[in-house]
Amino acid sequence: MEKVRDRDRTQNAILQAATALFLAQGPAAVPLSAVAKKAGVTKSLIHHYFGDKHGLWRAAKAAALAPYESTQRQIFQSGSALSGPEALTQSLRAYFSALQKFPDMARALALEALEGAPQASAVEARLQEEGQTFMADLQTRGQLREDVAPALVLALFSAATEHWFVHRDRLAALNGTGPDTLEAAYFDAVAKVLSDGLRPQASERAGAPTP
Amino acid sequence: MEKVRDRDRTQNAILQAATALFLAQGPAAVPLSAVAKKAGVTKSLIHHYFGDKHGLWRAAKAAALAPYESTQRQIFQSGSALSGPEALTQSLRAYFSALQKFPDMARALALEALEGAPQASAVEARLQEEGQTFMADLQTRGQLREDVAPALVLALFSAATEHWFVHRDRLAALNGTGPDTLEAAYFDAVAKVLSDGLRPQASERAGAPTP
DNA sequence: GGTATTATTGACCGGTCGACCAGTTAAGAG
DNA sequence: CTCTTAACTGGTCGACCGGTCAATAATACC
Repeated sequence: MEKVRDRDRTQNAILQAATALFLAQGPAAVPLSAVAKKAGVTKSLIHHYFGDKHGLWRAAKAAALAPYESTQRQIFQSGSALSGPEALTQSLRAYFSALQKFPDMARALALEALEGAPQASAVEARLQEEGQTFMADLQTRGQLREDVAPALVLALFSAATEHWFVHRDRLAALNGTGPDTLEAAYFDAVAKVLSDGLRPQASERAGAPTP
Repeated sequence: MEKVRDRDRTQNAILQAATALFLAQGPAAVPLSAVAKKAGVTKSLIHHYFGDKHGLWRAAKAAALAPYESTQRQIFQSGSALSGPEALTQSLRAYFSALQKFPDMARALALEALEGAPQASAVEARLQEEGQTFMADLQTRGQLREDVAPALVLALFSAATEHWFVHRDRLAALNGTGPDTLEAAYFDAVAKVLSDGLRPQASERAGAPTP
Protein backbone atom coordinates (compact mmCIF):
# COMPACT_ATOMS: atom_id res chain seq x y z
CA MET A 1 0.00 0.00 0.00
CA GLU A 2 1.74 3.11 -1.17
CA LYS A 3 1.16 6.18 0.96
CA VAL A 4 0.75 9.50 -0.82
CA ARG A 5 2.74 12.28 0.83
CA ASP A 6 1.15 15.67 1.01
CA ARG A 7 2.34 18.22 3.48
CA ASP A 8 -0.69 20.50 3.29
CA ARG A 9 -3.19 17.70 3.43
CA THR A 10 -1.83 16.11 6.57
CA GLN A 11 -1.26 19.45 8.25
CA ASN A 12 -4.87 20.24 7.56
CA ALA A 13 -6.08 16.89 8.83
CA ILE A 14 -4.19 17.38 12.08
CA LEU A 15 -5.48 20.91 12.49
CA GLN A 16 -9.05 19.89 11.82
CA ALA A 17 -8.93 17.02 14.27
CA ALA A 18 -7.25 19.19 16.88
CA THR A 19 -9.79 22.02 16.67
CA ALA A 20 -12.70 19.60 16.84
CA LEU A 21 -11.37 17.75 19.88
CA PHE A 22 -9.81 20.68 21.71
CA LEU A 23 -12.84 22.92 21.40
CA ALA A 24 -15.21 20.16 22.37
CA GLN A 25 -13.44 19.01 25.53
CA GLY A 26 -10.78 21.58 26.27
CA PRO A 27 -7.15 21.10 25.28
CA ALA A 28 -6.04 19.75 28.64
CA ALA A 29 -8.49 16.87 28.44
CA VAL A 30 -7.42 15.72 24.98
CA PRO A 31 -4.24 13.62 24.59
CA LEU A 32 -2.20 14.05 21.45
CA SER A 33 -2.77 10.40 20.72
CA ALA A 34 -6.46 11.12 20.27
CA VAL A 35 -5.70 13.92 17.84
CA ALA A 36 -3.33 11.67 15.93
CA LYS A 37 -5.87 8.87 15.76
CA LYS A 38 -8.67 11.13 14.55
CA ALA A 39 -6.37 12.67 11.94
CA GLY A 40 -5.18 9.24 10.79
CA VAL A 41 -1.60 10.16 11.55
CA THR A 42 1.10 9.15 13.99
CA LYS A 43 1.83 11.27 17.04
CA SER A 44 5.30 12.08 15.78
CA LEU A 45 3.92 13.98 12.83
CA ILE A 46 2.14 16.36 15.13
CA HIS A 47 5.42 17.26 16.77
CA HIS A 48 7.02 17.46 13.36
CA TYR A 49 4.61 20.13 12.17
CA PHE A 50 3.53 21.96 15.29
CA GLY A 51 6.36 21.48 17.75
CA ASP A 52 4.71 20.86 21.09
CA LYS A 53 1.12 20.70 22.28
CA HIS A 54 0.92 24.41 22.96
CA GLY A 55 1.90 25.10 19.38
CA LEU A 56 -0.88 22.87 18.15
CA TRP A 57 -3.41 24.53 20.42
CA ARG A 58 -2.39 27.98 19.24
CA ALA A 59 -2.64 26.88 15.62
CA ALA A 60 -6.04 25.31 16.27
CA LYS A 61 -7.37 28.48 17.85
CA ALA A 62 -6.11 30.54 14.93
CA ALA A 63 -7.68 28.11 12.47
CA ALA A 64 -11.02 28.34 14.24
CA LEU A 65 -10.83 32.12 14.40
CA ALA A 66 -10.01 32.75 10.75
CA PRO A 67 -13.35 32.04 9.06
CA TYR A 68 -15.19 33.70 11.91
CA GLU A 69 -13.10 36.82 11.47
CA SER A 70 -13.83 37.22 7.79
CA THR A 71 -17.54 36.69 8.37
CA GLN A 72 -17.53 39.22 11.15
CA ARG A 73 -15.68 41.79 9.07
CA GLN A 74 -18.24 41.36 6.34
CA ILE A 75 -20.96 42.14 8.83
CA PHE A 76 -19.35 45.39 9.87
CA GLN A 77 -18.81 46.50 6.31
CA SER A 78 -22.20 45.57 4.91
CA GLY A 79 -23.78 46.92 8.08
CA SER A 80 -22.43 50.37 7.31
CA ALA A 81 -24.34 50.28 4.06
CA LEU A 82 -27.66 49.76 5.80
CA SER A 83 -29.39 53.06 6.30
CA GLY A 84 -32.74 52.04 7.72
CA PRO A 85 -33.47 52.04 11.44
CA GLU A 86 -33.14 48.28 11.36
CA ALA A 87 -29.38 48.37 10.83
CA LEU A 88 -28.73 47.51 14.44
CA THR A 89 -31.12 44.58 14.55
CA GLN A 90 -29.83 43.21 11.30
CA SER A 91 -26.26 43.45 12.49
CA LEU A 92 -27.22 41.62 15.65
CA ARG A 93 -28.86 38.93 13.56
CA ALA A 94 -25.76 38.63 11.40
CA TYR A 95 -23.61 38.48 14.53
CA PHE A 96 -25.77 35.71 15.90
CA SER A 97 -25.88 33.60 12.77
CA ALA A 98 -22.13 33.98 12.37
CA LEU A 99 -21.77 32.19 15.66
CA GLN A 100 -24.39 29.68 14.57
CA LYS A 101 -22.25 28.97 11.55
CA PHE A 102 -19.14 28.48 13.68
CA PRO A 103 -20.55 27.03 16.87
CA ASP A 104 -17.10 26.31 18.25
CA MET A 105 -16.08 29.95 18.25
CA ALA A 106 -17.82 30.93 21.45
CA ARG A 107 -16.31 27.90 23.17
CA ALA A 108 -12.86 28.80 21.88
CA LEU A 109 -13.10 32.36 23.12
CA ALA A 110 -14.37 31.22 26.51
CA LEU A 111 -11.66 28.60 26.81
CA GLU A 112 -9.01 31.15 25.98
CA ALA A 113 -10.36 33.53 28.58
CA LEU A 114 -10.55 30.80 31.19
CA GLU A 115 -7.02 29.69 30.49
CA GLY A 116 -5.76 32.75 32.26
CA ALA A 117 -3.97 34.32 29.32
CA PRO A 118 -5.09 37.93 29.67
CA GLN A 119 -3.86 39.38 26.40
CA ALA A 120 -6.11 38.94 23.41
CA SER A 121 -4.86 37.92 20.01
CA ALA A 122 -4.16 40.41 17.24
CA VAL A 123 -7.19 39.15 15.35
CA GLU A 124 -9.46 39.95 18.24
CA ALA A 125 -7.90 43.37 18.66
CA ARG A 126 -8.58 44.17 15.02
CA LEU A 127 -12.17 42.96 15.22
CA GLN A 128 -12.71 44.94 18.39
CA GLU A 129 -11.54 48.12 16.74
CA GLU A 130 -13.61 47.62 13.62
CA GLY A 131 -16.63 46.87 15.74
CA GLN A 132 -16.13 50.06 17.69
CA THR A 133 -15.97 52.25 14.62
CA PHE A 134 -19.06 50.47 13.33
CA MET A 135 -20.95 51.30 16.50
CA ALA A 136 -19.65 54.85 16.47
CA ASP A 137 -20.94 55.14 12.93
CA LEU A 138 -24.38 54.05 14.02
CA GLN A 139 -24.28 56.71 16.72
CA THR A 140 -23.46 59.56 14.37
CA ARG A 141 -26.30 58.44 12.15
CA GLY A 142 -28.70 58.56 15.05
CA GLN A 143 -29.45 54.84 15.06
CA LEU A 144 -27.77 54.11 18.38
CA ARG A 145 -28.05 55.91 21.70
CA GLU A 146 -25.02 58.03 22.37
CA ASP A 147 -24.81 57.73 26.14
CA VAL A 148 -23.09 54.34 26.00
CA ALA A 149 -19.55 53.87 24.75
CA PRO A 150 -19.20 51.87 21.50
CA ALA A 151 -16.82 49.45 23.18
CA LEU A 152 -19.43 48.63 25.80
CA VAL A 153 -22.17 48.16 23.25
CA LEU A 154 -19.88 45.71 21.55
CA ALA A 155 -19.25 43.96 24.84
CA LEU A 156 -22.98 43.63 25.43
CA PHE A 157 -23.40 42.25 21.91
CA SER A 158 -20.75 39.65 22.59
CA ALA A 159 -22.24 38.77 25.94
CA ALA A 160 -25.76 38.30 24.64
CA THR A 161 -24.59 36.10 21.78
CA GLU A 162 -21.47 34.22 22.88
CA HIS A 163 -22.85 33.36 26.29
CA TRP A 164 -25.77 31.65 24.64
CA PHE A 165 -23.63 29.27 22.62
CA VAL A 166 -21.64 28.27 25.67
CA HIS A 167 -24.68 27.56 27.84
CA ARG A 168 -27.38 26.65 25.35
CA ASP A 169 -27.46 22.94 26.04
CA ARG A 170 -27.80 23.38 29.76
CA LEU A 171 -30.39 26.09 29.41
CA ALA A 172 -32.37 23.91 27.05
CA ALA A 173 -32.20 21.06 29.52
CA LEU A 174 -33.37 23.36 32.31
CA ASN A 175 -36.38 24.38 30.26
CA GLY A 176 -37.17 20.94 28.94
CA THR A 177 -37.08 22.16 25.36
CA GLY A 178 -34.90 21.27 22.43
CA PRO A 179 -31.93 23.61 22.05
CA ASP A 180 -32.87 24.69 18.55
CA THR A 181 -36.38 25.89 19.20
CA LEU A 182 -35.21 27.65 22.35
CA GLU A 183 -32.40 29.24 20.38
CA ALA A 184 -34.80 30.89 18.00
CA ALA A 185 -36.88 32.20 20.88
CA TYR A 186 -33.81 33.46 22.70
CA PHE A 187 -32.53 35.34 19.71
CA ASP A 188 -35.96 36.83 19.18
CA ALA A 189 -36.05 38.08 22.74
CA VAL A 190 -32.52 39.47 22.57
CA ALA A 191 -33.27 41.25 19.32
CA LYS A 192 -36.37 42.84 20.79
CA VAL A 193 -34.79 43.93 24.04
CA LEU A 194 -31.53 45.20 22.61
CA SER A 195 -33.02 47.02 19.67
CA ASP A 196 -35.43 48.78 22.02
CA GLY A 197 -32.78 49.39 24.64
CA LEU A 198 -30.11 50.59 22.26
CA ARG A 199 -32.15 52.98 20.15
CA PRO A 200 -31.82 56.66 21.06
CA GLN A 201 -33.91 57.20 24.18
CA ALA A 202 -36.02 60.10 25.32
CA SER A 203 -34.06 60.04 28.54
CA GLU A 204 -30.89 61.01 26.73
CA ARG A 205 -29.46 64.48 26.99
CA ALA A 206 -30.97 66.53 24.22
CA GLY A 207 -27.61 68.24 23.70
CA ALA A 208 -26.56 65.85 20.96
CA PRO A 209 -28.27 66.92 17.75
CA THR A 210 -28.70 64.63 14.78
CA PRO A 211 -27.04 66.46 11.88
CA MET B 1 6.25 18.19 66.32
CA GLU B 2 2.81 17.12 67.28
CA LYS B 3 0.21 17.43 64.59
CA VAL B 4 -3.26 18.49 65.62
CA ARG B 5 -5.97 16.41 63.98
CA ASP B 6 -9.13 18.13 62.91
CA ARG B 7 -11.40 16.55 60.35
CA ASP B 8 -13.36 19.67 59.49
CA ARG B 9 -10.33 21.90 59.33
CA THR B 10 -8.44 19.78 56.83
CA GLN B 11 -11.53 19.08 54.78
CA ASN B 12 -12.03 22.79 54.55
CA ALA B 13 -8.41 23.45 53.65
CA ILE B 14 -8.60 20.91 50.84
CA LEU B 15 -11.86 22.32 49.57
CA GLN B 16 -10.57 25.87 49.64
CA ALA B 17 -7.38 25.00 47.82
CA ALA B 18 -9.29 22.94 45.28
CA THR B 19 -11.83 25.64 44.46
CA ALA B 20 -9.11 28.27 44.08
CA LEU B 21 -6.95 26.18 41.78
CA PHE B 22 -9.73 24.45 39.84
CA LEU B 23 -11.64 27.62 39.10
CA ALA B 24 -8.51 29.51 38.17
CA GLN B 25 -7.08 27.01 35.71
CA GLY B 26 -9.76 24.44 35.08
CA PRO B 27 -9.84 21.10 36.87
CA ALA B 28 -8.12 19.17 34.12
CA ALA B 29 -5.06 21.40 34.29
CA VAL B 30 -4.59 21.03 38.04
CA PRO B 31 -2.96 17.87 39.42
CA LEU B 32 -4.10 16.62 42.79
CA SER B 33 -0.56 17.06 44.04
CA ALA B 34 -0.92 20.83 43.57
CA VAL B 35 -4.14 20.83 45.57
CA ALA B 36 -2.49 18.79 48.29
CA LYS B 37 0.51 21.10 48.43
CA LYS B 38 -1.60 24.24 48.60
CA ALA B 39 -3.75 22.72 51.33
CA GLY B 40 -0.70 21.59 53.29
CA VAL B 41 -1.86 18.00 53.14
CA THR B 42 -0.83 14.77 51.49
CA LYS B 43 -2.55 13.51 48.37
CA SER B 44 -3.91 10.49 50.17
CA LEU B 45 -6.05 12.64 52.40
CA ILE B 46 -7.84 14.04 49.40
CA HIS B 47 -8.84 10.54 48.36
CA HIS B 48 -9.75 9.74 51.92
CA TYR B 49 -12.26 12.56 52.12
CA PHE B 50 -13.46 13.05 48.57
CA GLY B 51 -12.93 9.73 46.85
CA ASP B 52 -11.57 10.51 43.41
CA LYS B 53 -10.84 13.70 41.54
CA HIS B 54 -14.35 14.00 40.20
CA GLY B 55 -15.68 13.91 43.71
CA LEU B 56 -13.40 16.73 44.73
CA TRP B 57 -14.39 18.78 41.72
CA ARG B 58 -18.07 18.28 42.45
CA ALA B 59 -17.54 19.26 46.07
CA ALA B 60 -15.55 22.31 45.02
CA LYS B 61 -18.27 23.45 42.66
CA ALA B 62 -20.90 22.98 45.33
CA ALA B 63 -18.79 24.91 47.82
CA ALA B 64 -18.39 27.78 45.38
CA LEU B 65 -22.07 27.71 44.50
CA ALA B 66 -23.44 27.73 48.04
CA PRO B 67 -22.78 31.34 49.10
CA TYR B 68 -23.73 32.53 45.64
CA GLU B 69 -27.01 30.71 45.83
CA SER B 70 -28.06 32.23 49.13
CA THR B 71 -27.15 35.71 47.92
CA GLN B 72 -29.09 35.15 44.74
CA ARG B 73 -32.14 33.89 46.56
CA GLN B 74 -32.07 36.95 48.76
CA ILE B 75 -32.13 39.10 45.65
CA PHE B 76 -35.22 37.41 44.31
CA GLN B 77 -37.05 37.67 47.61
CA SER B 78 -36.15 41.25 48.42
CA GLY B 79 -36.77 42.15 44.79
CA SER B 80 -40.35 41.10 45.08
CA ALA B 81 -40.77 43.64 47.85
CA LEU B 82 -39.66 46.50 45.63
CA SER B 83 -42.65 48.19 44.12
CA GLY B 84 -41.11 51.12 42.25
CA PRO B 85 -40.35 51.03 38.55
CA GLU B 86 -36.70 50.62 39.48
CA ALA B 87 -37.19 47.08 40.75
CA LEU B 88 -35.66 45.63 37.62
CA THR B 89 -32.60 47.85 37.64
CA GLN B 90 -32.01 47.21 41.30
CA SER B 91 -32.29 43.50 40.81
CA LEU B 92 -29.80 43.69 37.99
CA ARG B 93 -27.45 45.65 40.20
CA ALA B 94 -27.82 43.08 42.96
CA TYR B 95 -27.22 40.30 40.44
CA PHE B 96 -24.09 42.03 39.26
CA SER B 97 -22.63 42.72 42.65
CA ALA B 98 -23.38 39.18 43.72
CA LEU B 99 -21.01 38.04 41.00
CA GLN B 100 -18.56 40.73 42.02
CA LYS B 101 -18.60 39.27 45.49
CA PHE B 102 -17.96 35.77 44.17
CA PRO B 103 -15.83 36.40 41.11
CA ASP B 104 -15.12 32.72 40.60
CA MET B 105 -18.76 31.85 40.09
CA ALA B 106 -18.98 32.90 36.48
CA ARG B 107 -15.81 30.96 35.75
CA ALA B 108 -17.22 27.90 37.49
CA LEU B 109 -20.45 28.02 35.52
CA ALA B 110 -18.58 28.47 32.26
CA LEU B 111 -16.19 25.66 33.05
CA GLU B 112 -19.08 23.36 33.86
CA ALA B 113 -20.77 24.24 30.60
CA LEU B 114 -17.57 23.71 28.62
CA GLU B 115 -16.97 20.37 30.25
CA GLY B 116 -19.71 18.91 28.15
CA ALA B 117 -21.95 17.83 31.01
CA PRO B 118 -25.32 19.01 29.72
CA GLN B 119 -27.44 18.56 32.81
CA ALA B 120 -27.35 21.38 35.32
CA SER B 121 -27.12 20.83 39.05
CA ALA B 122 -30.12 20.85 41.34
CA VAL B 123 -29.03 24.16 42.79
CA GLU B 124 -29.07 25.80 39.40
CA ALA B 125 -32.44 24.31 38.60
CA ARG B 126 -33.86 25.76 41.79
CA LEU B 127 -32.36 29.19 41.12
CA GLN B 128 -33.63 29.09 37.57
CA GLU B 129 -37.15 28.40 38.74
CA GLU B 130 -37.13 31.08 41.41
CA GLY B 131 -35.75 33.55 38.91
CA GLN B 132 -38.52 32.74 36.49
CA THR B 133 -41.27 33.30 39.02
CA PHE B 134 -39.55 36.54 39.98
CA MET B 135 -39.59 37.73 36.39
CA ALA B 136 -43.18 36.58 35.95
CA ASP B 137 -44.05 38.60 39.04
CA LEU B 138 -42.52 41.70 37.52
CA GLN B 139 -44.58 41.11 34.41
CA THR B 140 -47.90 40.89 36.24
CA ARG B 141 -47.02 44.12 38.04
CA GLY B 142 -46.38 45.86 34.74
CA GLN B 143 -42.71 46.45 35.33
CA LEU B 144 -41.46 44.09 32.65
CA ARG B 145 -42.54 43.73 29.06
CA GLU B 146 -44.73 40.69 28.56
CA ASP B 147 -43.71 39.69 25.05
CA VAL B 148 -40.56 37.92 26.25
CA ALA B 149 -40.60 34.70 28.24
CA PRO B 150 -39.33 34.98 31.83
CA ALA B 151 -36.80 32.23 31.21
CA LEU B 152 -35.27 34.20 28.35
CA VAL B 153 -35.12 37.40 30.35
CA LEU B 154 -33.21 35.43 32.94
CA ALA B 155 -30.91 34.07 30.27
CA LEU B 156 -30.19 37.57 29.03
CA PHE B 157 -29.50 38.66 32.60
CA SER B 158 -27.03 35.84 33.02
CA ALA B 159 -25.39 36.56 29.70
CA ALA B 160 -24.91 40.26 30.34
CA THR B 161 -23.43 39.62 33.77
CA GLU B 162 -21.62 36.29 33.72
CA HIS B 163 -19.98 36.88 30.37
CA TRP B 164 -18.40 40.03 31.73
CA PHE B 165 -16.65 38.27 34.59
CA VAL B 166 -15.24 35.63 32.26
CA HIS B 167 -13.87 38.12 29.75
CA ARG B 168 -13.27 41.25 31.80
CA ASP B 169 -9.49 41.04 31.91
CA ARG B 170 -9.14 40.60 28.18
CA LEU B 171 -11.65 43.33 27.44
CA ALA B 172 -9.85 45.69 29.77
CA ALA B 173 -6.57 44.90 28.05
CA LEU B 174 -8.17 45.53 24.66
CA ASN B 175 -9.35 48.95 25.82
CA GLY B 176 -6.18 49.87 27.66
CA THR B 177 -8.11 50.55 30.84
CA GLY B 178 -7.98 49.00 34.25
CA PRO B 179 -10.59 46.27 34.71
CA ASP B 180 -12.26 47.97 37.66
CA THR B 181 -13.04 51.31 36.07
CA LEU B 182 -14.22 49.59 32.93
CA GLU B 183 -16.38 47.29 35.01
CA ALA B 184 -18.28 50.21 36.49
CA ALA B 185 -18.82 51.69 33.04
CA TYR B 186 -19.94 48.35 31.64
CA PHE B 187 -22.47 47.80 34.35
CA ASP B 188 -23.76 51.31 33.88
CA ALA B 189 -24.26 50.69 30.19
CA VAL B 190 -25.93 47.34 30.75
CA ALA B 191 -28.25 48.80 33.36
CA LYS B 192 -29.30 51.60 31.00
CA VAL B 193 -29.83 49.39 27.97
CA LEU B 194 -31.60 46.55 29.71
CA SER B 195 -33.85 48.69 31.85
CA ASP B 196 -34.93 50.62 28.77
CA GLY B 197 -35.21 47.51 26.65
CA LEU B 198 -37.06 45.41 29.20
CA ARG B 199 -39.66 47.94 30.33
CA PRO B 200 -43.11 47.55 28.77
CA GLN B 201 -42.89 48.95 25.25
CA ALA B 202 -45.33 50.86 23.13
CA SER B 203 -44.83 48.25 20.44
CA GLU B 204 -46.36 45.55 22.63
CA ARG B 205 -49.80 44.19 21.99
CA ALA B 206 -52.27 46.25 23.94
CA GLY B 207 -54.33 43.14 24.59
CA ALA B 208 -52.66 42.41 27.92
CA PRO B 209 -54.30 44.65 30.51
CA THR B 210 -52.64 45.44 33.82
CA PRO B 211 -55.18 44.38 36.41
C1' DG C 1 -5.17 3.03 81.51
C1' DG C 2 -6.60 0.31 77.78
C1' DT C 3 -8.68 -0.10 73.44
C1' DA C 4 -11.17 0.92 69.27
C1' DT C 5 -11.35 4.43 65.93
C1' DT C 6 -9.72 7.22 62.39
C1' DA C 7 -7.02 11.07 60.74
C1' DT C 8 -2.72 11.07 58.52
C1' DT C 9 1.42 9.58 56.27
C1' DG C 10 4.87 7.78 52.92
C1' DA C 11 5.86 4.49 49.73
C1' DC C 12 4.38 2.47 45.72
C1' DC C 13 1.91 0.86 41.23
C1' DG C 14 -0.04 0.75 36.68
C1' DG C 15 -0.99 3.63 33.17
C1' DT C 16 -0.63 7.52 30.21
C1' DC C 17 1.18 11.44 28.27
C1' DG C 18 4.35 14.51 25.83
C1' DA C 19 8.45 14.38 23.65
C1' DC C 20 12.48 12.54 21.29
C1' DC C 21 15.10 9.91 17.86
C1' DA C 22 16.96 6.78 14.64
C1' DG C 23 15.57 4.91 10.62
C1' DT C 24 12.61 4.40 6.22
C1' DT C 25 10.69 5.83 2.07
C1' DA C 26 8.42 8.84 -1.16
C1' DA C 27 9.04 13.10 -3.86
C1' DG C 28 11.74 16.61 -6.31
C1' DA C 29 16.10 18.63 -8.36
C1' DG C 30 19.98 18.26 -11.31
C1' DC D 1 19.74 7.82 -12.71
C1' DT D 2 21.46 9.93 -8.39
C1' DC D 3 21.49 12.67 -4.67
C1' DT D 4 19.19 15.59 -1.49
C1' DT D 5 15.27 16.74 0.97
C1' DA D 6 11.74 15.94 4.12
C1' DA D 7 7.40 13.47 4.97
C1' DC D 8 6.47 9.69 7.77
C1' DT D 9 6.99 5.61 11.03
C1' DG D 10 7.77 2.67 15.16
C1' DG D 11 9.82 2.35 19.21
C1' DT D 12 11.12 4.16 23.52
C1' DC D 13 12.14 7.03 27.46
C1' DG D 14 11.37 9.79 31.51
C1' DA D 15 8.03 12.26 33.98
C1' DC D 16 3.85 12.70 36.02
C1' DC D 17 -0.75 11.59 37.42
C1' DG D 18 -4.56 9.33 39.79
C1' DG D 19 -5.30 5.94 42.93
C1' DT D 20 -4.23 2.18 46.50
C1' DC D 21 -2.35 0.22 50.68
C1' DA D 22 -0.20 -0.91 54.78
C1' DA D 23 1.62 1.41 58.67
C1' DT D 24 1.53 5.19 62.20
C1' DA D 25 -0.12 8.22 65.62
C1' DA D 26 -3.54 11.15 67.72
C1' DT D 27 -8.20 11.09 69.58
C1' DA D 28 -12.38 9.38 71.79
C1' DC D 29 -14.66 6.29 74.40
C1' DC D 30 -15.10 2.95 78.22
